[in-house]
Amino acid sequence: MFWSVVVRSSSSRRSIGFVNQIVPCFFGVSRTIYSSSSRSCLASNGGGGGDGVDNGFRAFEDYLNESWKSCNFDEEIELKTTWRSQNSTFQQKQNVSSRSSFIDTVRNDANRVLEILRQDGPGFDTKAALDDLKLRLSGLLVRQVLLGILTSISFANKKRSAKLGFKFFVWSGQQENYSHTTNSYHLIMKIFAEAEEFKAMWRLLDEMIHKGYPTSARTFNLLICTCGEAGLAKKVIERFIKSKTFNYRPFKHCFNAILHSLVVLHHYKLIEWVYQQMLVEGHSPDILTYNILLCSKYRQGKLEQFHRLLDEMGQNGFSPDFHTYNLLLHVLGKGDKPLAALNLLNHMKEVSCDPTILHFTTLIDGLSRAGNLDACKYFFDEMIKQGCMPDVVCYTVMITGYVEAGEFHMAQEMFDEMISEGQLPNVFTYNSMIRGLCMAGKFEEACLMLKEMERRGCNPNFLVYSTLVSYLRNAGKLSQAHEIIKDMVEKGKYAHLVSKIKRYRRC
DNA sequence: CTAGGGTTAG
Repeated sequence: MFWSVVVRSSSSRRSIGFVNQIVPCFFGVSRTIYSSSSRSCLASNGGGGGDGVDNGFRAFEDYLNESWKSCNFDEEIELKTTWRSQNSTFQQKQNVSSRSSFIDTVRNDANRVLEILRQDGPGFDTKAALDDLKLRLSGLLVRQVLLGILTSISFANKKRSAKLGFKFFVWSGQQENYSHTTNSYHLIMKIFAEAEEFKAMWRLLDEMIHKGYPTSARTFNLLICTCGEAGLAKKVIERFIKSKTFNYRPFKHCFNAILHSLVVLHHYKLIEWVYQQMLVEGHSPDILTYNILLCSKYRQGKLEQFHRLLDEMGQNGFSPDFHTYNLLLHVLGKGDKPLAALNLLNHMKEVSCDPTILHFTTLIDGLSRAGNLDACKYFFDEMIKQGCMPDVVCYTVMITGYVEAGEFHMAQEMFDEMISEGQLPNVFTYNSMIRGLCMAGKFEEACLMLKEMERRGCNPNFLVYSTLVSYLRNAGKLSQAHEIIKDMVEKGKYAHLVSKIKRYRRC
């Protein structure tokens, strides 16, 4: 048994008991464990890491706001491939500049379409106007238009946005030389989701299935997010389980795909139900199923069940893998069990599953949440000794840990070190540093850091502004807070969210 | 390449 080594015990029974000791400490952590159930499901579709995007693409996407990017990774990938295939036909003789000219054309066309859609209303023939544009429709153009609508959607204009989006969707679908892709459907469904036009989404799903479009995990996510009540969610799930066109790659079967989506969306209740359905239909769990279930138990803080499941997994002949170890490190980190973690890391090496930067980051993050900064520093150094070089995420985790612990000078040291090591700070890093500066009462420097990040091409997101403004307000620096808001709104960003900036209350 | 590491939300 793998954990017997972990805890230096000869019997797996006893060692599980040992691991179970984690439970009482686990709840004593200083930061909230997980309170994600209330998070807007529309804004949390996994995805997130948008750093690996090439420059041409990034330039094209610059104006998209952060929140959209973070919920839409598969469409980004789609865009890149679309772009490549469209470019490849004339790529041979043209250099990089053709890239930007193609992108410029699409962007320009999209703006013309949006301009026409804006004029939609009585006495204006939108369809005729669109026809008059004589556009060369492409998947990219359709995407660009729908994205344009999606990013400008607000509470006040959502119904109209949905109407216009759908008008364009129908119109473009009728044009020759172009047909919709699964992703165009996803975009219009996303617009309907934002507009809370859930019935329309269901009709689109019917249409997709009717026309034989493959549905994917993204389709599933879009729909499951619209289900307020569990009953409706179960219907969606049943529908996807039965569907013949459900493309559940890269998973081996649809149950794993669904379970994975649910864990990403924090629908934990349904996870149990789907797992039962899966067993009823005669599928046995594989290592992925177990890892998803473990993740769900861990995120719900159900450590008792977590360990039972781990035990069952072992009994069914599954050895923990890369992901399982990562989950165990989550548990050990947050439970402030550095010694057990050290044993686990050694065990991983013994079974030639060498810990990676991911594992160390997980552990360090957990330990920092438990307030054990010494252990964080220990594993950070240990990691480097083992030849794992810290990256942005890892540095950011360390910085955040020090900031939360009120040791700003240590955070600053880490920040300087990461820059000298050539690691580029990102929004997460700057947000932590700005929070740290505010906590240390260095408001001038905090405001300077906002300017600094912009200068270095790192776009502040709403949370960065929110952090800074809240601290300034709380410190009674109202005029400076107002300056930041003005700055934010002048850049045309997040104006509709101004009222959402949190007011920090002392307690 | 992976399913896999990081912001505050009440």
